[in-house]
Amino acid sequence: MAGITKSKIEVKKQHKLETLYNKAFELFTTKGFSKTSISDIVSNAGVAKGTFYLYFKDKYDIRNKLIAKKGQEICNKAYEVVNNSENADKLEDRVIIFTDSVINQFVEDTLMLRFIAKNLNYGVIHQALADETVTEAGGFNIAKLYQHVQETTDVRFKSPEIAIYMIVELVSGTCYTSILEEKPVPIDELKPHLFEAIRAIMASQII
Amino acid sequence: MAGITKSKIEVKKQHKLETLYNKAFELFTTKGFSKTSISDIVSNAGVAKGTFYLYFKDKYDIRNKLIAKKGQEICNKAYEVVNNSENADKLEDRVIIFTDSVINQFVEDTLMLRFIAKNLNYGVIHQALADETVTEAGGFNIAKLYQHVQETTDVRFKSPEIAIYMIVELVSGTCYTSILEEKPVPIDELKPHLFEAIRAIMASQII
Amino acid sequence: MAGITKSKIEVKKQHKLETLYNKAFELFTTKGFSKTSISDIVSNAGVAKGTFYLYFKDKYDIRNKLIAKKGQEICNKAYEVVNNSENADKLEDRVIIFTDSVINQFVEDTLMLRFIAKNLNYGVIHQALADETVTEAGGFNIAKLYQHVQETTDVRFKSPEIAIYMIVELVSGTCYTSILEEKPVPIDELKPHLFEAIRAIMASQII
Amino acid sequence: MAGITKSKIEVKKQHKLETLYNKAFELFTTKGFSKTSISDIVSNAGVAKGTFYLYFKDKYDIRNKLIAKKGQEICNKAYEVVNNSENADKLEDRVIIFTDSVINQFVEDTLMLRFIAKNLNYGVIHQALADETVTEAGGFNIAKLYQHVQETTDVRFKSPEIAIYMIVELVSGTCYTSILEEKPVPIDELKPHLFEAIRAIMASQII
DNA sequence: TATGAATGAGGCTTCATTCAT
DNA sequence: TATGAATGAAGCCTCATTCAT
Repeated sequence: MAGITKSKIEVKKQHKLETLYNKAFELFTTKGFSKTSISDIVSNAGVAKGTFYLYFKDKYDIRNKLIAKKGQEICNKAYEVVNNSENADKLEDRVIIFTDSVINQFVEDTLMLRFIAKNLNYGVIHQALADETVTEAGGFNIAKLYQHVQETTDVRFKSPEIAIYMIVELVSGTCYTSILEEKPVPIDELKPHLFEAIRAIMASQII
Repeated sequence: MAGITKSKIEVKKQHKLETLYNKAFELFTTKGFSKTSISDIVSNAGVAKGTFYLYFKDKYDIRNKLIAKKGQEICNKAYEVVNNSENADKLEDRVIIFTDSVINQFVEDTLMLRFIAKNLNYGVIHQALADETVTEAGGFNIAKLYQHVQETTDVRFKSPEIAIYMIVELVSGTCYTSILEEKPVPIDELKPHLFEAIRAIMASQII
Repeated sequence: MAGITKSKIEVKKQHKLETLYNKAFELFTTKGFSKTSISDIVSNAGVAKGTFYLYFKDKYDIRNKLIAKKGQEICNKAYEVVNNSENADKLEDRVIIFTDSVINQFVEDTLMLRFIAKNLNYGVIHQALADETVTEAGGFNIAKLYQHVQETTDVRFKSPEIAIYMIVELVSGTCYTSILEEKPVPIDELKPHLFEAIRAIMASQII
Repeated sequence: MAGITKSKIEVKKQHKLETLYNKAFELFTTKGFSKTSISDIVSNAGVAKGTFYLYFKDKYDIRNKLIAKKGQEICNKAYEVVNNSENADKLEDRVIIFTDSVINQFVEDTLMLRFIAKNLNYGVIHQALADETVTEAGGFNIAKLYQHVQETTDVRFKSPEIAIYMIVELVSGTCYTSILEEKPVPIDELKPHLFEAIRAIMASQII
């Protein structure tokens, strides 16, 4: 029982940590990473400067952990949408639905898009989605994705990892400017082209 | 004749400017942008601090102008390669050859890749390729590209701008990690998949 | 008892603050405000640069607080002199005695005069004498002065505030050059004329 | 004849000088003295940096000369007003009229007031009104004033210089805040008190 | 654990002044 | 005379990090 009940101190610690995460995210997205100082974060979070260093190594540390957390949340939601979709039998459709959900989330929260995209690259994602201190048990992760792709379909890809990789980069690259600056076209106009391109890429990668 | 000969002072100015550009590029690519200070730049360039501010507004200014210059150089080279290719009649082939040349240049100069990619987005490119103070007359530019696409082929795209945009983002996004970290696969392994994907995207966008 | 004893750290802070005030005053009065840098102040005070910014917003901040502190000290002393005077029944006499004390203090400390006068104006005085972080409890302040004038005399002025204002400006304006440069006449020669003028002004303002 | 006709070059020089004066005054009054740089002045005046140093020793030099010029202009106007007044037989009346004119000019041009007052003191005035390079022949000057006071009136002052001095300081000190900040009262409300005070001072100084 | 005062290196920028042209 | 490119000292301020409490 003792193992389950959290001590008051433990709860307080958790709360401090959460507040630090939340305020840091708020500041990174509004002021930008390089213009946010640790002073800003702790004063907003209502803790002392030294306390920050009890939880994080430095500013880069909290940023990377935030990317992992937020990226995970987004993927979890998109994953759920896919699983709740009715007409999602074929793999292509599932990918499109997943992508669409991610895009929609970014459209709803452009600050998040700005934050994630500016700091995103394959390395960070992989590292993030593997970091067990920030990802939730049971949630989405890349290993599961690969496995799922293999299991749920008869189709065989030359290299599913490369296919996914190319799709991820295509989507993240094109959507950033389209959502934030409506260039070269607004996201709604881009979507059909993009989805067609995704289908084309997938088709080209089938054995 | 007098009109052609540059005054001694003009020559000196030009030389200072070039040195600043070169040293800044060197430092940005080796130390990274945010860790390079203006002090670093000027001490390397052998000029006084104040001199920097005669030529540039601040660090961001010289960075953006560098991106424009270097991006232009890369495109010019790739463009030349395309024009010198023999079996480059079809548009898809020309695009593939252009892309291949750009990738090869980045493979040769990963520092450049790191610098360009970290700072690249659609807005910066467009702005950069339009800035007449840094681009060379007669060189490659986006307007020419669109025109060329229209003129040299019977094929009609639904939206050539979107097609190009998607290809640029796909290529820049995937190649960055592939070249620098060989993930998810080394660039040579990625290339065939990538070129196939490009052909697929183009095909999907044909009317 | 515990409430009275200051913690070691609090004592240290107070000491640092005092040292900053003292050294800044020393430098402002000897080198002049605009020629005194924050570097000067902190190196004289023996603290780090950043420490200055823990206590003051900038150079103007410490100057204004110094004016308030020093002005307060001067007024407190003059006020005391008035209250200890025997033949000071009539308001005019009290004002003359007060003024005389202020002038004498400036004669004794011309650096102070130079500092105060250069930076003095009605707005700063009022603000300064209202700033509770620098004025001492129980000391002189303008509200008290007005009240005192009303209470202690049968004489009624058309507008006591304007009367006081005119006297303050007359005294501060004339004494500055007289004390520092003995122009148009030395202060001792000016005094009788000045006191007569003050009496005349007061008389002219009686209802 | 050659002595009278100004050469083209001479005219150009004069023009440059005037432009420098005008632009410096404009900047000093709008941006403030310490925030105006020589770069500002010359770029506004359309001359090269080096040219400034052909005419002035430094920023303080041009400031002092400007005070003299502008102060002179103000006094000349006020002097003219006095001489054109009909009911200005008595000395007190003449002084009041003169003062009133000066105040009115400042009310019309508060930038000028700010500039003059911030930089004014007895020393500067005397020096300025004595500097023949900036004051116009035939205009107002202090020597004339003293002489005038002696000649035009039967009244004898104990010390006319001290009387004038006190009046000048009283007026300049009180009007500054009154005009600019309407404190302690707006200038129109202050005026009657002030004029009464002036009359009182003058009366108190009569032998 | 938690605090927050203190540090001081280091960043950016301005500007009076000089001097070769 | 007139120019304006170049200088570099000097100013202000920020901030990650430490450590005594």
